[in-house]
Amino acid sequence: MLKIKEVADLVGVSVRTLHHYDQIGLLKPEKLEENGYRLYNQIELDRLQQILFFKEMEVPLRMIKRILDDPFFDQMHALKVHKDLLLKKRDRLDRIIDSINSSMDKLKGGREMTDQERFEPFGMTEIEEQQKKYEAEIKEKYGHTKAYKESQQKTKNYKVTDWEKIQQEGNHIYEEMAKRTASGPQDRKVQELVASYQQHITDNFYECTTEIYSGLADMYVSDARFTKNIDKFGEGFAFFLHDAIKFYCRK
Amino acid sequence: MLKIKEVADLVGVSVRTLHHYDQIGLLKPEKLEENGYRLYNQIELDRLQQILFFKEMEVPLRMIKRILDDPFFDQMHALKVHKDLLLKKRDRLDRIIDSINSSMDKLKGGREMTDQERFEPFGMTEIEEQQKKYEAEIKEKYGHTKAYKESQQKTKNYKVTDWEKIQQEGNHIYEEMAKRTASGPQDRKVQELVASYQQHITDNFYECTTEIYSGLADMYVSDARFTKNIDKFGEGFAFFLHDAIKFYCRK
DNA sequence: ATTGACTCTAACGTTACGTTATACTTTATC
DNA sequence: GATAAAGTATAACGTAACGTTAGAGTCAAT
Repeated sequence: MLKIKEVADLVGVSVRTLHHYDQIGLLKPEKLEENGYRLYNQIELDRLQQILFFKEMEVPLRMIKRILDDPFFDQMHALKVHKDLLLKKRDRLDRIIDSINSSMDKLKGGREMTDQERFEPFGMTEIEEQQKKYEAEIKEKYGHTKAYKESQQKTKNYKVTDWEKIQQEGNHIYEEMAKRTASGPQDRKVQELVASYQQHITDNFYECTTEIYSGLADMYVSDARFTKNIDKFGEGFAFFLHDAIKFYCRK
Repeated sequence: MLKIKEVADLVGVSVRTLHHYDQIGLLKPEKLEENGYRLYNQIELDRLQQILFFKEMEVPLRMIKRILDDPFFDQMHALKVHKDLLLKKRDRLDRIIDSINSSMDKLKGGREMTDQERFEPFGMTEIEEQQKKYEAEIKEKYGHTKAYKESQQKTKNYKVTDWEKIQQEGNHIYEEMAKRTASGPQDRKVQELVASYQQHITDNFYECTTEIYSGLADMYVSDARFTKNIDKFGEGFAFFLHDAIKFYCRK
C-alpha cells in the first residue's frame, strides 16, 4: 500500500499527474483512506507502467485508456496505425529541417536571394557564431558591474509574459520617437521619450545612470548587431537615437 | 482591399484563424469598415506569408510575433535554436519508432517475450493483416443486410465521446455479467443483463432481433478475435456469454 | 422581400498536466 | 504537548492554436 508521493517518486511522475489520471479514470487508486488519501497497490503500479509505455509512444491518454480498458479495441492494429502516424510526422519533420537548412544556406551563400526581403533580417554570415559568444562576452565585460548583477537579480524571475510586456513598452517608446525623427534629436517630445526610456530601463533591469545611458547610446551605433535591429524602426534611427540620448545626457 | 474570406481563400487558412491572429495581435487588418468588416491590404498579405512560413517551421505564434515585431530579437539565432530543437524531436521520434518496431517484432517472433504480460493482448501474428481485411469482409458478408445499413446510418454521426460513452455502457453490462458467472448463464440477473445488452445494441446500432442476437452469440465463440477480446472480462467469459444469449434466445 | 453567402462577437472545447491557493493530516522536532 | 515541516486533498485558472457552435447583423442576387 503506497501513498501517492511514493508512487510518484517510484515511477518518476508528478503527484499532479496521478491526480489527473485518477480524475480522468485512467488510473484509480486501489482505495481511499478515511482521510481521503489515495492508496496504490502493485496492480496499479503495473498499470501505470503500461500507461507510461504507451505515453512514451506518444499515444494520447484517451486512447491509452481505451487500449487498456476496452476489450473490443484492436490494440495491435492501433499500434500499427499509430506507427504510420509517427512515420508521417517524421517525414514532415525531415522536410521542415531541410527547408530550414536551405534557408540558412541561402543566407550564407548570399546568392539567389529570391526571398531576400523575407530573410533580409537574418543577414550576415558569422553573426551566428558571434551570437553564441555574445552572452559570455557581455558577462566578461560587464559581469563585475553593479548594473549587470542588478539586472540578473531583477530579471531572473520574469516570466514570458513579463518579457513581452516590457519589450512592448520599450518598443512603443521607440515607435513614438521614430515618428518624430523629422523634428530632430533635441525636440522636446523626443527628449521626453528619451527620459522615459531611461526610466523604463531602470524600472525593469537596472539603475540606468546617465553614464550608463550614454554608454548604451555609443553601443547602439558601434555594435552592428544593435544598429541593425534598431534601424528596423527606420533607416538611420540608431544614429538618431544615439544623438538624442547624447543630447539628453549632456551637462 | 480584401475582405476576410478572400484573404483566407487566397492563402489557404480559415477565417477563424485570421480572427485569431487579429485577436492576439499577430496580424491586424489594415482597417475596419463601418460595418465592422475587416479589410486587408497587400502589406498584410505579405506579413501573413511570413507568418505561415514560420508556422510551417513549427515556430509557435508567440515567437513569430516577436520575430516579426521585436527589433531586438535575434532571428537567425532563434531559427538555429529552433532547428536544433527539431533535430532533437526527430531523434526522439526515431527512437520511439524503433521501440514500436521492436515491440511488434517481438510479438511476431513469439520468442523472448519478456514483456509477455504487457503485450499479450496483441497476440497472434497475422491478425494484423486480417484486421485490414476485417471491415471489407464484414461489409461483404453483411453489407446487404438491413442491420448493417441501419448501423451505418446510425453511427455515421457519432463523435468520439459518443463512442466512448456507448462502449463504456456496453462494457459495464459485461462487467456486471462477469461478476455473476458463478451463478450460471441462466441466472435471473444475468438474463436481465443479456436483455439490456440487446437493447443497448438496438439503441445504438441497429435493431437487434433475436435471430441476430443469436448469431452474434455464435460469432463470439467462433471468431477468435472476438473470443480473445471478450475473455478479457474473465477466462471463458465468451463461452459463458454465448450460453447466456443462447438461453435468452431460446423458444 | 426573401434567400444565401458572408461577416461579426462571444464563449466553450481540445491535451496533459503545471501552478497557485486554501485547508487538513501526519510526521518530525523541540 | 506545541509547533513546524511535509504530505495530501480539492478547486480552478493557464497553456496553444484554433474548431465549433450560437446568435445576430450585412450584402448581393433572385
